[in-house]
Amino acid sequence: MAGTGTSSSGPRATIYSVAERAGVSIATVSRVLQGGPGVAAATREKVLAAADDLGYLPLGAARSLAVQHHEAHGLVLPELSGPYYSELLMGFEARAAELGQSVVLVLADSRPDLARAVRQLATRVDGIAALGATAMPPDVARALHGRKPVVIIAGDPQEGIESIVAENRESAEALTSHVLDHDRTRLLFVGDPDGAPDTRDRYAGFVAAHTSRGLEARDPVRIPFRERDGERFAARFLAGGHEADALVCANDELALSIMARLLDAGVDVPSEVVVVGWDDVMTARYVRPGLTTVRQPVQDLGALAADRLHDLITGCRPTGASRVLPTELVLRASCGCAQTETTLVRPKRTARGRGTDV
Amino acid sequence: MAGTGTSSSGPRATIYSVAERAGVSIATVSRVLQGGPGVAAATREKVLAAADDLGYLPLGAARSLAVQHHEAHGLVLPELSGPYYSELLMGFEARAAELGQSVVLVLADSRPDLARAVRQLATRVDGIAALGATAMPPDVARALHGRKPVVIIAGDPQEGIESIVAENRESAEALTSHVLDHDRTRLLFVGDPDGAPDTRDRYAGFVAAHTSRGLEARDPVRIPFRERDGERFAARFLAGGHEADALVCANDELALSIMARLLDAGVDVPSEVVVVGWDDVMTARYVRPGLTTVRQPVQDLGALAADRLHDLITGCRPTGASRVLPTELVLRASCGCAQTETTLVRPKRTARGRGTDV
DNA sequence: CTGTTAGCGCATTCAA
DNA sequence: TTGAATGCGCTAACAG
Repeated sequence: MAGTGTSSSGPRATIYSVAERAGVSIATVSRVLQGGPGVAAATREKVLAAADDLGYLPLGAARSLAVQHHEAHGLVLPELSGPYYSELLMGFEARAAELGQSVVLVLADSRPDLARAVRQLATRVDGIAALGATAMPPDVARALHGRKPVVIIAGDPQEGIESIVAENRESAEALTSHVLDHDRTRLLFVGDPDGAPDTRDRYAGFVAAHTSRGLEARDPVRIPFRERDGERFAARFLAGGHEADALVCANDELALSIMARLLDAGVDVPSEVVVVGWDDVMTARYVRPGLTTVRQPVQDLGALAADRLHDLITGCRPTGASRVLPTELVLRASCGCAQTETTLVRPKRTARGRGTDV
Repeated sequence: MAGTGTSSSGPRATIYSVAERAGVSIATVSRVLQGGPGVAAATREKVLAAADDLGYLPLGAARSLAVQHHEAHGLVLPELSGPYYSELLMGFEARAAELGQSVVLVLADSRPDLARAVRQLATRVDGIAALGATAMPPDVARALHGRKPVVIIAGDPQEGIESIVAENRESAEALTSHVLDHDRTRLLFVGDPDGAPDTRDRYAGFVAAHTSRGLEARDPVRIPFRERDGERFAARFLAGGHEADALVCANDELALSIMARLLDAGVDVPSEVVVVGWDDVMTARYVRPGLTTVRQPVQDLGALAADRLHDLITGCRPTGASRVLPTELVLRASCGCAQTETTLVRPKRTARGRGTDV
């Protein structure tokens, strides 16, 4: 029954060789292989046997050319260290698979010429999802505009290009409020609001929490958000470079590296300094004190991106708006809450399911 | 100079429309766009202007059909949680990019029918790299055999299919020896040797370390290596289900979750129980005590896979052997070494660069 | 139920 | 230096 895969080499089997071997026409082979109706059972068997026998592997490119679409989604991510992008990718791939689409991945950091890479990508996919402006330069987006669907993830919508984001501002306000409730008075926001829309919105929430209490928020400490950046900041902080009793960090990597340095230096967290982050990475729940942070529905973000891309590809008109996904506060000990205790609080959600405009 | 991208919609620009607009033949357009020689500068400019003007985006499928290859590598991974697969993917993507190849990603866990997914993948790439037997079922591999290059990562070579692995056995022996040097006598290997070749080899090293001292290694505790599995094991361990003064875990996720549970229960690590892992994930250096583990050159593994795949695609004959990449011991405090101290020890390497046969 | 046929858009060979 | 013509392998009418 099963193919013994006779021909290990020889000339590649094509639809013609299969047809010939089965004694039918290529149209019939095509019908059988596409699961088309209206084929006699006996004929079907013959074709299947011939194909299996020849080890026939259809040429995707030929099919794509004929049907006029690639059945593939492109995804452009900055890189893959840390769990954020990986989870996004998982969500994207899973949904794309459900939709019958392949996913072609491009990592911006490994491309000296991103614009070229994205153009090249556009050549072999039906649509592209990209993470923020980092992964999709505005000029490239403009060039693609109108001829290839594009979805921006965690970034601002550009000229009618849709975007999908997690709620940031309200949860940042809730988180900041929570820290203020722990009787902290000198909060410092660590991260660059100009670096990414996410960070910008988080800082906005940070400011809003202060304002609503008649307090004035301090300027942010503008640093990138990798581990080493946190370490450098911690060094300055320990040297007295900044005065603060609470550090609201733009992400967990930053928060964790800073917290580790402080603890190593004998500064207690949270009693002396509160440290909170963003993303709820695995490490956040393993360190002591546990890191208070905000959890985003990252996989959903990816899945939704694949979904919207598919919608656009299959003809839906772009809305030019943003979908906003709700986030959750994750309270652990680093903010001053009871040790070990983990509480989840879901902030009032801005939008659900259908999302809202910007 | 730059294209104003006039046509936002209209019929897609093809090589024909570009040719027409530039007043040349499609052959000339093709030459210009492929950077071919023998084109007058003036002509080149005309073509470029026309293409840019029309917002011309070549159809990859048509090119692939004409040149008879996809210029894409397929990669099949189980999933992407944890840093291992992500790093592998980064290494793979980066090298593939250097080689001018796109990468099409398939995550096995999101595919109800893996065999189908892989066959489908084979349809649109020039070769496939897959992580172990998990991601490449032997029967599918067999079906592909001879008609599409395949490279197995971190798995056993199958019937002449090449594989690329990290050194496991010797470092496992070194690690186990190190634990024994800390005067431990009741070591337990936690992980299923039958689950993956990596784990099998690590257990083999575990056994070897015992044997060489005239000791007898105990049977492994056969459990999967996710966090929850570690937690379940820890519960059993705390209930007295296993007697041991050292736990050699198949990976860091397992080790970390177990260590956390033990510490929470008041069991001291390392004085009462030593815990060591594998992979050197980020968390390993943040927890206290720091986790002693083994670091693999995961990105290199991915890059090498892309390399070999490219070699095979461009005509090199498969060797049917394994490349073995060296690993490093990372000594921290969980094994009983001085707190905070981090030492790197590189075991005698089995192979380097060229790799060795199996 | 099955076969014939005409493209799909590009690269490339052969002439000019 | 350029153009005309051919074919890559497959799908999808349209006939029969």
